[in-house]
Amino acid sequence: MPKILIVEDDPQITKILKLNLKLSGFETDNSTTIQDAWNKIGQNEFDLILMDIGLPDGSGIDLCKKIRESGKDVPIIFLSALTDEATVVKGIKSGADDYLRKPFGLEELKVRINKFVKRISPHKQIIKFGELTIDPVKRVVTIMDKIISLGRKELEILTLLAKKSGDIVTRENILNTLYDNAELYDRTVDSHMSHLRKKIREVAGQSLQISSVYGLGYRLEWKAR
Amino acid sequence: MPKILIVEDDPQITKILKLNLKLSGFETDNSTTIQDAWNKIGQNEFDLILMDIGLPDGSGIDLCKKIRESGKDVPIIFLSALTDEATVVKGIKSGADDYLRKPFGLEELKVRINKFVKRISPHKQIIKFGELTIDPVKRVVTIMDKIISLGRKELEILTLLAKKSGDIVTRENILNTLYDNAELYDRTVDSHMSHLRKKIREVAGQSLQISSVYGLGYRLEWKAR
DNA sequence: ACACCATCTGAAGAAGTTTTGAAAATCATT
DNA sequence: AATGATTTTCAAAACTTCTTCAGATGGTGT
Repeated sequence: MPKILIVEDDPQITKILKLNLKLSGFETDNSTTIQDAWNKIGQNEFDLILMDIGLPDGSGIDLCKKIRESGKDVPIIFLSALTDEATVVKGIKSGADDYLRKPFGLEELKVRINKFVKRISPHKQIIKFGELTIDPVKRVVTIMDKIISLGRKELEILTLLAKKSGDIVTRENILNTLYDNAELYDRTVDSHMSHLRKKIREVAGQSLQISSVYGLGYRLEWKAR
Repeated sequence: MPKILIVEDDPQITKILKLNLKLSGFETDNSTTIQDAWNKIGQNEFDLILMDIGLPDGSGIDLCKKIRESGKDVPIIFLSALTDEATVVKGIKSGADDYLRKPFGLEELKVRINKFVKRISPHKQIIKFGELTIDPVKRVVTIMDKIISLGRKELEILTLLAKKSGDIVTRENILNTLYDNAELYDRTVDSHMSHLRKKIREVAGQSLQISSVYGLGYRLEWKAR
């Protein structure tokens, strides 16, 4: 979960930001002073910093410069009531990645944040199940560090099984995942399953198995050896 | 000198932009329509695109999407009189890097442009993928410190594959990169691929491979040996 | 143990995709 | 204009995937 630091002295704004970012799946922390923010940045790894400019103990622009001088390249977005061009230019020149004028819309803020925070969408994330990994983007599957090559349907089945991390997957479940209009011979899945098992067996022996649960479906599991 | 494309139908604005960007050391080109812009993007390597949304033959947002779908990651900044949050959000979600509401200050525009434009143009930078290096300016390719000589198309294909660093590149992607008006026999790419593979094999054996991903495209990868 | 159903497996074929080499066309350079 | 390099076309062969099917195997309840 990406972590965002909010540097802002208005508790009202901080509250709204925290609430909204939390709902969007971010973890948040906040500081009301430059001093405190600097300490927190030293102690934590943030994925992004939202920063006001007018702070009780100095200017956010100076803090931004200090952060860049220290060599950190964490994305920084200014949120400021100072809307004049000169300040915006100074802000960005100080090393910030973006500058939003107050008042700003929360949707706009979120979409701008997302540009900087790499949140790999769930269906692009590498799936792991013990020593099995599936990279859905590269379409690479490894078992115990060995690559196996799978057909599209086989990959989809294995992905489904791995996602359920050992829970039972029904045949119907598989059918729905593989086909939109399920009008086909219902032993086809068995066939894929057989091919898939064979390929797994060839690299993993009996360590990784697709066990069938009679009358219910399938389950992926690692066996101790 | 970094090249900027201005997509804008108001000649007044275009004129001011061109003048100012020129003074800041940019080369500029401009289009007044989506159609023309799309052609120019296909024929040139721009370092950044400034784009209006309301254009005579369509929406800049659609053009932006089209550019991203074609696989190009050139920075895009929207400049639009549409100032409502919903449009801004749509614009950025369509793949743009920034969005400035009209009227905007020229200093602010320039400082925002500078965030995205590296003074060394990205398409002139040396590309590395493991022990493969491509110098797009000198047109020199080395694999494991050995130079190989490639035809123009072969070079372009390898460059595309290397830039994607192991991710899948579709045949369509390759076609878009190689040709402006893709009206040619669609097995041509395969032919180039075959030649390219042969040349790579001669110096790298099986270490560096272009694997094909059935039904999807190609992927460049290093094999441990 | 038996009948009954569920599941496994490998063979075969259909449909589609990719590879390859040869030949023709084009391009670049002398 | 001649030469060699590069690009494109083409068609046959090779390959990978998906599906169907039939016979074998396995699990469950009586």
